[in-house]
Amino acid sequence: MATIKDVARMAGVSQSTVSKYINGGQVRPANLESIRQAIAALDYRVNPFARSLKTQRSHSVGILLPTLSVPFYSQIFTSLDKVLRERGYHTIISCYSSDHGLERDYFNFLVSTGVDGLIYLPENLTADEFSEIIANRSVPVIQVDRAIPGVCADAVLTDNTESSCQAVSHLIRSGHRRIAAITGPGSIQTARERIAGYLRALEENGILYDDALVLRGELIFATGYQGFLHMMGLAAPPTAIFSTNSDITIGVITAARERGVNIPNDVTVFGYDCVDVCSMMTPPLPVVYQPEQEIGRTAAQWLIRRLEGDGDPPRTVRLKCSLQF
Amino acid sequence: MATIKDVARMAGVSQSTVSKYINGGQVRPANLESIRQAIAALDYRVNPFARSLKTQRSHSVGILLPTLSVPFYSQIFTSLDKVLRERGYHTIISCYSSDHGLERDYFNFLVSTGVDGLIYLPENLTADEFSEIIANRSVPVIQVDRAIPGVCADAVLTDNTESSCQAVSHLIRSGHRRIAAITGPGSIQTARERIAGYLRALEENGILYDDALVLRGELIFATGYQGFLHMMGLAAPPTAIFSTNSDITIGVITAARERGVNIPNDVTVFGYDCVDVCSMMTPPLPVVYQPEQEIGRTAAQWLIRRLEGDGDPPRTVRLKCSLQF
DNA sequence: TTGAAAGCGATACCAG
DNA sequence: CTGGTATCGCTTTCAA
Repeated sequence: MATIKDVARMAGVSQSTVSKYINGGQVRPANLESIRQAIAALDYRVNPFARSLKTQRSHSVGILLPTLSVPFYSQIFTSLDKVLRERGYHTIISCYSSDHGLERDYFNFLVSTGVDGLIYLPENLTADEFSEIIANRSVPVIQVDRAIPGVCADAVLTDNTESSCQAVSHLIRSGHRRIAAITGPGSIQTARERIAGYLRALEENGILYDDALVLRGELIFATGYQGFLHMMGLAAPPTAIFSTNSDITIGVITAARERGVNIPNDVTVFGYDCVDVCSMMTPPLPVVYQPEQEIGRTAAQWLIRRLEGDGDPPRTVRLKCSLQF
Repeated sequence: MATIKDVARMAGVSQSTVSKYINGGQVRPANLESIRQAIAALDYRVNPFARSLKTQRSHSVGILLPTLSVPFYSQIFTSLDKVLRERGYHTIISCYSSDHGLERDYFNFLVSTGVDGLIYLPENLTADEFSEIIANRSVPVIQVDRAIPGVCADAVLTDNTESSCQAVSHLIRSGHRRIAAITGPGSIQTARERIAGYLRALEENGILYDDALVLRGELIFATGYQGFLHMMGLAAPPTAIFSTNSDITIGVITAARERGVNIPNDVTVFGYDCVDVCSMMTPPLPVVYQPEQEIGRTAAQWLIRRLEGDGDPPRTVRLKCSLQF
């Protein structure tokens, strides 16, 4: 592999001049031409490690998220990546599989891998763990979808409470009074907020809260599957289910199909996120749609601003979701 | 940020000793302890750029694929990533959005980013472009799902022809004689092979090939959607459709639903890949299932072997798909 | 504009 | 087992 030194020698100029050429500085036309030729002849390419060692920038950003197998996340990634790439950054992904240990390790890992910044979809990390890893390092972090309480960093979130309230209100307007909710653990912010929206809708409509109708499990298929069976086995089963996550929703649908329970005739389901699957059903399942494109784009833009030196205090935005029928 | 020099000074040993400690060499217990303390006290972390500059290894591998929004790809990625990570590699993803220009650029980019190796799901790159980018560089590449004709590199593929033949044969055994196929462009290897399988099934069963029943479009929703409408508008419409890609299949299903055409009563559809969506339908849509886990795992293992210096001639494997009902 | 030279922070050789 | 030192390839003063 040719180095800048080889190019300089062949072009008959100094390394400095070649470097300036590469980085878009002013170079005398004659030199410019000979350097260009030398680079072509030697098939020279900048050594990224040497450059980063010197500049302390890698032009890479880390993306830390639970998984890419969930369309909601992969859509966010896709949109993130597009914006970042256009600005000359490439992305290093880590998926922590909803494992607290991995989440911490990969966070640590990404930071020590030399990324310039981080886009982070948190789940179980604590503020203390966060600070310890970030300590002393000037790595801007944008939190996405969820924010760790007590952490001082930008956050791009959605209006979970509001849109959940709307979804449940919609069910109520359709005549439902016994509405179940299947959601994730209370440790997850989005799960808490969505349940808060559910509760608010009940309250605003004068419906008494029934503890038996709220199930907190994990954000996975099995929770939806078993949750559905559980709910339908109740003495007084719900007539509608608010399913607050795509995997849960798929679990619910699957259980219903296996038991011969017709959606929406026998029980109505209102889902979250899984637009592709849900819109494919007959009739389409109503869902809360989160604007993945906008989430990704916003997060990327915010990070870029930080990387360009913006030192303003951390901000949080709540992007609006919409109901899709 | 503390450097190895700071650690050495504080621990009262030389840089070399610290380096050896970091990299798991033999160090006298007393030194070992003082180095450990110094590292902790200074919150020292290896500078990855300096290390890579010296060692010429980044412990990163590039993943180049069309998109992560298609579950088939994101599943492969997930499984790849798991294996690579366990072996100490992290992954740098690039999605080229099925754009030939981007495909070349990102390939180039990934190589010049200093990855140790590459896992590549090719689409339109030519063997010449491939060689030019790889020229002189010793970056092992594992091709996945498709292989560029004339390129000398490992390839982890699936048995497209065989499984397509099985799928179509299944339709024939179910009594269908007019079976349409909607597929991708002839420039894409998997599309060619799947059509080859389709043709073989017809031939083996003595069914005359009807040119009007094969549609070559792009591997996208619109092709399936319009393809379906086109097929059903024929004077003699097919009674079954072999849809050779997940996005196409979703397009087909959507079009059918909008037109009130019942699947499978009015027309039978045999899909490819989109197991999650298809198994959610009532009744589940039969599909050819490609073993994403195995594909990803195999590719990762092959790459690791290359990175460890295996210099055997390139190999190709065809993993078996299965029919899912 | 150009070039000489000083690092950036690690690794690895080789002598002790 | 330890330490001095050259080196990886590039960027960046600072003079000229």
